[in-house]
Amino acid sequence: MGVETNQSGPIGRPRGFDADEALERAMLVFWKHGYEGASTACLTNAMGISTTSMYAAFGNKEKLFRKVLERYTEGPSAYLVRAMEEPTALGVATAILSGVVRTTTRPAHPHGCLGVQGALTVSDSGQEVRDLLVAWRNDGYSRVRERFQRAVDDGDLPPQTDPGLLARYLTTFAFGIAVQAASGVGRDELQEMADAALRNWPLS
Amino acid sequence: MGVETNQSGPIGRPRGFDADEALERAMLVFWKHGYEGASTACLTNAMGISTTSMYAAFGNKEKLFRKVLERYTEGPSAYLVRAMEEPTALGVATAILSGVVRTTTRPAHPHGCLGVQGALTVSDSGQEVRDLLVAWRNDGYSRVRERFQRAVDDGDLPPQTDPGLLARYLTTFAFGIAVQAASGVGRDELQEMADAALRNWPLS
DNA sequence: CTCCTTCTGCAGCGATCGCTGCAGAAGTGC
DNA sequence: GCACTTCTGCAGCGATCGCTGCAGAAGGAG
Repeated sequence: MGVETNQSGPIGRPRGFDADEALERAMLVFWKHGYEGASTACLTNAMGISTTSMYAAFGNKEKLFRKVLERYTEGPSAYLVRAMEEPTALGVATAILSGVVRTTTRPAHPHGCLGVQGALTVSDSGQEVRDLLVAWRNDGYSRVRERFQRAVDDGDLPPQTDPGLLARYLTTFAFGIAVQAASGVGRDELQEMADAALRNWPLS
Repeated sequence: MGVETNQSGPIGRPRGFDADEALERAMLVFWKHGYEGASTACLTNAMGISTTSMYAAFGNKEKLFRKVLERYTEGPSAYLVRAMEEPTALGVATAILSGVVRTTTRPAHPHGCLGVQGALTVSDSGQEVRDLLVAWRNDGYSRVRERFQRAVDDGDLPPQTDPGLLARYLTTFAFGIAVQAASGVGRDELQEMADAALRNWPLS
């Protein structure tokens, strides 16, 4: 602490690459190949840096993936937080599903969801990353459930509604969309299906 | 061809293990770890045989996986064919979803669906297996769509029903259940959710 | 018994895995 | 200029990957 201006840059040799840009490239590789399917050689090649630079900047492969997952959550998957702010539960559900459909079928990005296909199954050495994504998906479910609970409390949803069941239904459908997108199913078909699914809300 | 009785056993040294039992063990390993997450060492260890015996009996890792997928289709995933024989479309949908729930949450088996988590993402060298599972999932969808088309033709479903949309909805939901099961969500909760989803049929 | 075929155990192939030691390059502070 | 810190390129670490050559074992055919 102090009044020192400290306008000088960081000490030492400056980085020869844009860490943010490198992280973006790494995200695309993990997104497409999954955690264990993306080798360090494949990653660093896409990032345009050497393995040494990658390890100096991000620690190791697992830490790089955690950074990537944060970026994914705040970037491609940010539709989730925005959807929570919709005034009605139906609005939330609609925004989530259309957000999933758009994010998992964007032409410029790998198809599917990083949080689903990043590490659905792993070898023995990848358990921690698998658990990380399990927690990531469960966290999404919890947020939706709490939002629907609030909707029940506010009278937006019928009082006998089970928010957990509704949240499980919605996230299950979202994960299913991610699998379909990863299989190459087109955006329009998925959106049409999501629309049809929400024509019955909230589940009779 | 001829009238030779040929009652003698096969020529050469007989196999020292039960190929069917070995295939079952391999299925469980692929189911849990996925195609690329299951190393040959892990597989052969579980199968109780040497790598040489595995290669002699099944060709290579990819051919072993194809054999395993066949076994999975006719075993744990056989509920699909049985469901098709239900008299009504609603019966088909109900049977499929409850079949998915039971198969993906069986305590004695890995959680989730081999056809989904077997190779949702792969490295460059695993593309063919990924494509194999994409085709496997698409085949499931096609069978359901054709069954629902028949239901429309028979008057079981309203004439304005889109069988493709309905089949896409059902398979999406099924794949989502597989992801949830792989994440540790319990059987009862998933079944309750499936029941609620089918309370609205056929999608308004 | 000898031939023939097939299967098994051992040992190890080249390639790739994630990761690191080291020396030099490229900056700042003095 | 020199000291100090950080980053980079090269080269290579031990481990594991999928897979195979080879010699011997274990059966049937004659």
